[in-house]
Amino acid sequence: MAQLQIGEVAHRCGVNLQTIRYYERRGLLPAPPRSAANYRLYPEDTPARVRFIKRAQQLGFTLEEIDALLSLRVAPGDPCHQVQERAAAKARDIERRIRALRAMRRALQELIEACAGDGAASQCPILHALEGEE
Amino acid sequence: MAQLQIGEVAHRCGVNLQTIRYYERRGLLPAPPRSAANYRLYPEDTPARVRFIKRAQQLGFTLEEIDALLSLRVAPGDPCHQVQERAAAKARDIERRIRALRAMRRALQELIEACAGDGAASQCPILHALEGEE
DNA sequence: CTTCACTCTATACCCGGCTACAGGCGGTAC
DNA sequence: GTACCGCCTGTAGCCGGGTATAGAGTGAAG
Repeated sequence: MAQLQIGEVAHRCGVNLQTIRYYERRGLLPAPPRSAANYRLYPEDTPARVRFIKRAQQLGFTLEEIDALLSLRVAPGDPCHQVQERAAAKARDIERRIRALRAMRRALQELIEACAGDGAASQCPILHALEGEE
Repeated sequence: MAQLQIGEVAHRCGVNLQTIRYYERRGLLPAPPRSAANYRLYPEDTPARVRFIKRAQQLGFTLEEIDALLSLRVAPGDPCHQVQERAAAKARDIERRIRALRAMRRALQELIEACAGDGAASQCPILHALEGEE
Protein backbone atom coordinates (compact mmCIF):
# COMPACT_ATOMS: atom_id res chain seq x y z
CA MET A 1 0.00 0.00 0.00
CA ALA A 2 2.31 2.71 -1.21
CA GLN A 3 -0.63 4.99 -1.98
CA LEU A 4 -2.99 6.54 0.51
CA GLN A 5 -6.48 7.80 -0.10
CA ILE A 6 -7.43 11.09 1.45
CA GLY A 7 -9.50 9.49 4.19
CA GLU A 8 -6.57 7.36 5.27
CA VAL A 9 -4.29 10.37 5.45
CA ALA A 10 -6.86 12.32 7.45
CA HIS A 11 -7.37 9.40 9.79
CA ARG A 12 -3.66 8.88 10.39
CA CYS A 13 -3.20 12.55 11.19
CA GLY A 14 -6.35 12.95 13.22
CA VAL A 15 -7.61 15.77 11.07
CA ASN A 16 -10.70 16.39 9.03
CA LEU A 17 -10.71 15.27 5.44
CA GLN A 18 -11.66 18.76 4.35
CA THR A 19 -8.60 20.09 6.07
CA ILE A 20 -6.38 18.07 3.75
CA ARG A 21 -8.08 19.51 0.69
CA TYR A 22 -7.91 22.96 2.23
CA TYR A 23 -4.15 22.60 2.65
CA GLU A 24 -3.91 21.59 -0.96
CA ARG A 25 -5.76 24.73 -2.03
CA ARG A 26 -3.48 26.77 0.18
CA GLY A 27 -0.43 25.21 -1.41
CA LEU A 28 0.78 23.52 1.78
CA LEU A 29 0.32 20.11 0.24
CA PRO A 30 1.25 19.44 -3.36
CA ALA A 31 -1.64 18.26 -5.49
CA PRO A 32 -1.19 14.51 -5.56
CA PRO A 33 -1.66 12.28 -8.61
CA ARG A 34 -5.16 10.96 -9.17
CA SER A 35 -6.55 7.49 -9.76
CA ALA A 36 -8.64 6.62 -12.81
CA ALA A 37 -11.69 7.62 -10.80
CA ASN A 38 -10.09 10.96 -9.95
CA TYR A 39 -9.32 9.98 -6.37
CA ARG A 40 -6.29 11.66 -4.79
CA LEU A 41 -3.49 9.14 -4.20
CA TYR A 42 -1.00 10.38 -1.66
CA PRO A 43 2.57 9.25 -1.22
CA GLU A 44 3.34 7.72 2.14
CA ASP A 45 5.17 10.69 3.57
CA THR A 46 2.12 12.91 3.36
CA PRO A 47 0.91 12.20 6.90
CA ALA A 48 4.31 13.34 8.23
CA ARG A 49 3.90 16.58 6.36
CA VAL A 50 0.39 17.12 7.69
CA ARG A 51 1.46 16.37 11.23
CA PHE A 52 4.31 18.82 10.84
CA ILE A 53 1.82 21.47 9.82
CA LYS A 54 -0.40 20.82 12.81
CA ARG A 55 2.48 20.82 15.28
CA ALA A 56 3.96 23.98 13.83
CA GLN A 57 0.59 25.67 14.15
CA GLN A 58 0.46 24.84 17.82
CA LEU A 59 3.80 26.58 18.13
CA GLY A 60 2.25 29.76 16.81
CA PHE A 61 3.28 29.68 13.17
CA THR A 62 0.70 30.76 10.62
CA LEU A 63 0.00 28.61 7.59
CA GLU A 64 1.89 31.13 5.53
CA GLU A 65 4.98 30.79 7.71
CA ILE A 66 4.68 27.04 7.67
CA ASP A 67 4.52 27.14 3.91
CA ALA A 68 7.77 29.08 3.95
CA LEU A 69 9.34 26.53 6.29
CA LEU A 70 8.23 23.66 4.11
CA SER A 71 9.61 25.33 1.04
CA LEU A 72 13.05 25.35 2.61
CA ARG A 73 14.36 22.30 0.91
CA VAL A 74 17.71 21.45 -0.49
CA ALA A 75 17.44 20.95 -4.18
CA PRO A 76 20.91 19.84 -5.25
CA GLY A 77 22.80 22.68 -6.85
CA ASP A 78 20.27 25.46 -6.35
CA PRO A 79 20.08 29.01 -5.01
CA CYS A 80 21.71 27.79 -1.85
CA HIS A 81 22.55 31.13 -0.26
CA GLN A 82 18.90 32.05 -0.35
CA VAL A 83 17.82 28.88 1.34
CA GLN A 84 20.55 29.32 3.89
CA GLU A 85 19.59 32.87 4.60
CA ARG A 86 15.93 32.17 4.97
CA ALA A 87 16.68 29.22 7.19
CA ALA A 88 18.99 31.31 9.32
CA ALA A 89 16.37 34.03 9.65
CA LYS A 90 13.80 31.46 10.71
CA ALA A 91 16.26 30.02 13.19
CA ARG A 92 16.73 33.45 14.75
CA ASP A 93 12.99 33.89 14.96
CA ILE A 94 12.68 30.54 16.69
CA GLU A 95 15.48 31.50 19.05
CA ARG A 96 13.51 34.57 20.06
CA ARG A 97 10.42 32.50 20.70
CA ILE A 98 12.37 30.09 22.83
CA ARG A 99 13.75 32.93 24.91
CA ALA A 100 10.27 34.35 25.40
CA LEU A 101 8.93 30.97 26.44
CA ARG A 102 11.80 30.50 28.85
CA ALA A 103 10.99 33.87 30.41
CA MET A 104 7.39 32.79 30.78
CA ARG A 105 8.42 29.51 32.36
CA ARG A 106 10.73 31.31 34.75
CA ALA A 107 7.89 33.59 35.75
CA LEU A 108 5.66 30.62 36.38
CA GLN A 109 8.29 29.04 38.54
CA GLU A 110 8.71 32.20 40.55
CA LEU A 111 4.99 32.21 40.99
CA ILE A 112 5.05 28.64 42.23
CA GLU A 113 7.82 29.40 44.66
CA ALA A 114 6.20 32.57 45.89
CA CYS A 115 3.18 30.44 46.52
CA ALA A 116 5.12 27.77 48.38
CA GLY A 117 6.93 30.29 50.52
CA ASP A 118 3.56 32.00 50.91
CA GLY A 119 5.22 35.06 52.39
CA ALA A 120 3.55 38.35 51.64
CA ALA A 121 6.07 38.61 48.80
CA SER A 122 5.51 38.91 45.11
CA GLN A 123 3.04 40.82 43.14
CA CYS A 124 2.62 39.25 39.78
CA PRO A 125 5.81 37.97 38.18
CA ILE A 126 3.93 36.94 35.09
CA LEU A 127 3.31 40.42 33.80
CA HIS A 128 7.03 41.03 33.72
CA ALA A 129 7.80 37.77 31.99
CA LEU A 130 7.70 39.17 28.51
CA GLU A 131 8.94 42.66 29.19
CA GLY A 132 11.72 44.05 27.13
CA GLU A 133 11.43 41.59 24.28
CA GLU A 134 10.92 43.35 21.02
CA MET B 1 -0.25 61.49 34.85
CA ALA B 2 -1.18 58.42 36.80
CA GLN B 3 -4.20 57.80 34.62
CA LEU B 4 -4.22 56.88 30.97
CA GLN B 5 -6.97 57.36 28.46
CA ILE B 6 -7.71 54.52 26.12
CA GLY B 7 -6.04 56.19 23.16
CA GLU B 8 -2.83 56.63 25.11
CA VAL B 9 -2.80 52.98 26.12
CA ALA B 10 -3.45 51.88 22.56
CA HIS B 11 -0.73 54.14 21.28
CA ARG B 12 1.84 52.93 23.81
CA CYS B 13 1.13 49.33 22.92
CA GLY B 14 0.88 49.83 19.21
CA VAL B 15 -2.58 48.35 19.05
CA ASN B 16 -5.93 49.58 17.87
CA LEU B 17 -8.17 51.34 20.32
CA GLN B 18 -10.93 48.87 19.56
CA THR B 19 -8.65 46.06 20.56
CA ILE B 20 -8.42 47.43 24.08
CA ARG B 21 -12.18 47.54 24.39
CA TYR B 22 -12.40 44.08 22.88
CA TYR B 23 -10.04 42.74 25.55
CA GLU B 24 -12.20 44.32 28.20
CA ARG B 25 -15.29 42.58 26.81
CA ARG B 26 -13.34 39.32 26.76
CA GLY B 27 -12.33 39.77 30.36
CA LEU B 28 -8.61 40.05 29.61
CA LEU B 29 -8.53 43.58 30.91
CA PRO B 30 -10.48 44.59 34.00
CA ALA B 31 -13.03 47.32 33.38
CA PRO B 32 -11.26 50.47 34.54
CA PRO B 33 -12.85 53.28 36.52
CA ARG B 34 -14.46 56.06 34.49
CA SER B 35 -14.10 59.81 34.50
CA ALA B 36 -17.06 62.13 34.99
CA ALA B 37 -17.50 62.09 31.24
CA ASN B 38 -17.51 58.30 31.23
CA TYR B 39 -14.02 58.01 29.78
CA ARG B 40 -12.04 54.92 30.75
CA LEU B 41 -9.12 55.83 33.02
CA TYR B 42 -6.47 53.14 33.04
CA PRO B 43 -3.85 52.56 35.69
CA GLU B 44 -0.29 52.84 34.50
CA ASP B 45 0.44 49.14 34.39
CA THR B 46 -2.20 48.51 31.77
CA PRO B 47 0.14 48.85 28.79
CA ALA B 48 2.36 46.13 30.29
CA ARG B 49 -0.63 43.86 30.49
CA VAL B 50 -1.63 44.55 26.91
CA ARG B 51 1.89 43.97 25.65
CA PHE B 52 1.98 40.72 27.57
CA ILE B 53 -1.18 39.64 25.79
CA LYS B 54 0.23 40.47 22.37
CA ARG B 55 3.53 38.72 23.03
CA ALA B 56 1.84 35.63 24.41
CA GLN B 57 -0.34 35.50 21.32
CA GLN B 58 2.69 35.47 19.11
CA LEU B 59 3.86 32.48 21.09
CA GLY B 60 0.75 30.60 20.10
CA PHE B 61 -1.43 31.06 23.16
CA THR B 62 -5.11 31.77 22.58
CA LEU B 63 -6.81 34.62 24.37
CA GLU B 64 -8.49 32.06 26.58
CA GLU B 65 -5.15 30.58 27.62
CA ILE B 66 -3.74 34.03 28.18
CA ASP B 67 -6.68 34.83 30.38
CA ALA B 68 -5.83 31.75 32.42
CA LEU B 69 -2.19 32.83 32.66
CA LEU B 70 -3.16 36.30 33.77
CA SER B 71 -5.49 34.92 36.38
CA LEU B 72 -2.58 33.11 37.99
CA ARG B 73 -1.87 35.61 40.67
CA VAL B 74 -0.89 35.24 44.22
CA ALA B 75 -3.60 36.61 46.42
CA PRO B 76 -2.18 36.34 49.93
CA GLY B 77 -3.63 33.36 51.77
CA ASP B 78 -5.72 31.91 48.98
CA PRO B 79 -6.38 28.55 47.29
CA CYS B 80 -2.68 28.23 46.80
CA HIS B 81 -2.50 24.59 45.74
CA GLN B 82 -4.77 25.35 42.83
CA VAL B 83 -2.70 28.22 41.62
CA GLN B 84 0.42 26.14 42.04
CA GLU B 85 -1.04 23.25 40.12
CA ARG B 86 -2.29 25.34 37.27
CA ALA B 87 1.01 27.15 37.07
CA ALA B 88 2.89 23.86 37.07
CA ALA B 89 0.68 22.50 34.31
CA LYS B 90 1.29 25.62 32.24
CA ALA B 91 5.00 25.31 32.88
CA ARG B 92 4.97 21.75 31.56
CA ASP B 93 3.09 22.88 28.51
CA ILE B 94 5.64 25.59 27.90
CA GLU B 95 8.43 23.08 28.38
CA ARG B 96 6.93 20.97 25.60
CA ARG B 97 6.74 23.95 23.30
CA ILE B 98 10.33 24.82 23.99
CA ARG B 99 11.42 21.29 23.13
CA ALA B 100 9.46 21.39 19.91
CA LEU B 101 10.98 24.72 18.97
CA ARG B 102 14.45 23.41 19.74
CA ALA B 103 13.81 20.47 17.43
CA MET B 104 12.75 22.86 14.74
CA ARG B 105 15.82 24.99 15.22
CA ARG B 106 18.04 21.92 15.10
CA ALA B 107 16.41 20.91 11.83
CA LEU B 108 17.02 24.34 10.41
CA GLN B 109 20.65 24.15 11.40
CA GLU B 110 21.02 20.76 9.77
CA LEU B 111 19.50 22.26 6.71
CA ILE B 112 21.96 25.12 6.74
CA GLU B 113 24.87 22.75 7.17
CA ALA B 114 23.65 20.40 4.51
CA CYS B 115 23.52 23.40 2.27
CA ALA B 116 27.02 24.56 3.17
CA GLY B 117 28.48 21.11 2.61
CA ASP B 118 26.42 21.02 -0.57
CA GLY B 119 27.09 17.33 -0.98
CA ALA B 120 24.29 15.32 -2.48
CA ALA B 121 23.31 14.59 1.15
CA SER B 122 20.11 15.27 2.96
CA GLN B 123 16.58 15.13 1.92
CA CYS B 124 14.51 17.36 4.07
CA PRO B 125 15.41 17.45 7.73
CA ILE B 126 12.56 19.81 8.46
CA LEU B 127 9.84 17.27 8.04
CA HIS B 128 11.39 15.14 10.75
CA ALA B 129 11.81 18.05 13.12
CA LEU B 130 8.56 17.57 14.92
CA GLU B 131 8.28 13.80 14.68
CA GLY B 132 7.61 11.82 17.77
CA GLU B 133 6.27 14.68 19.83
CA GLU B 134 2.81 13.97 21.06
C1' DC C 1 -27.70 -5.05 -9.44
C1' DT C 2 -28.20 -2.90 -5.31
C1' DT C 3 -26.17 -1.13 -1.19
C1' DC C 4 -22.85 1.18 1.39
C1' DA C 5 -18.62 3.42 2.26
C1' DC C 6 -15.58 6.28 -0.03
C1' DT C 7 -14.46 9.98 -3.09
C1' DC C 8 -15.30 14.25 -6.02
C1' DT C 9 -16.52 19.60 -6.65
C1' DA C 10 -18.75 23.60 -5.14
C1' DT C 11 -20.75 26.52 -1.97
C1' DA C 12 -21.91 28.05 2.43
C1' DC C 13 -21.23 28.52 7.09
C1' DC C 14 -18.63 29.03 11.67
C1' DC C 15 -15.31 30.74 15.31
C1' DG C 16 -11.52 33.60 17.03
C1' DG C 17 -9.68 37.87 16.91
C1' DC C 18 -10.00 41.85 15.55
C1' DT C 19 -11.39 46.46 12.77
C1' DA C 20 -14.51 49.85 10.78
C1' DC C 21 -18.49 52.65 10.77
C1' DA C 22 -22.46 55.23 12.51
C1' DG C 23 -24.36 58.43 15.59
C1' DG C 24 -23.72 60.93 19.71
C1' DC C 25 -21.44 63.28 23.98
C1' DG C 26 -17.41 66.07 26.40
C1' DG C 27 -13.98 69.56 26.41
C1' DT C 28 -10.93 73.03 24.99
C1' DA C 29 -9.49 76.61 21.65
C1' DC C 30 -10.76 80.28 19.14
C1' DG D 1 -21.10 79.15 19.98
C1' DT D 2 -18.78 76.36 16.66
C1' DA D 3 -14.88 73.51 15.24
C1' DC D 4 -12.38 69.78 16.23
C1' DC D 5 -10.54 65.99 18.77
C1' DG D 6 -11.06 62.21 21.61
C1' DC D 7 -14.15 59.40 23.76
C1' DC D 8 -18.71 56.61 24.15
C1' DT D 9 -21.99 52.51 22.60
C1' DG D 10 -23.73 49.93 19.34
C1' DT D 11 -23.60 46.93 15.11
C1' DA D 12 -21.50 45.14 11.14
C1' DG D 13 -17.72 43.42 8.42
C1' DC D 14 -13.09 41.13 7.55
C1' DC D 15 -9.41 37.55 7.60
C1' DG D 16 -7.44 33.09 8.92
C1' DG D 17 -8.37 28.55 9.41
C1' DG D 18 -11.16 25.47 9.03
C1' DT D 19 -16.01 22.55 8.91
C1' DA D 20 -20.55 21.25 6.98
C1' DT D 21 -23.73 20.32 3.32
C1' DA D 22 -25.43 19.21 -1.23
C1' DG D 23 -25.39 16.55 -5.22
C1' DA D 24 -22.98 13.29 -7.95
C1' DG D 25 -19.56 9.49 -9.29
C1' DT D 26 -16.83 4.97 -7.76
C1' DG D 27 -16.14 0.40 -6.28
C1' DA D 28 -16.27 -3.89 -3.61
C1' DA D 29 -19.32 -7.09 -1.16
C1' DG D 30 -23.38 -9.77 -1.01
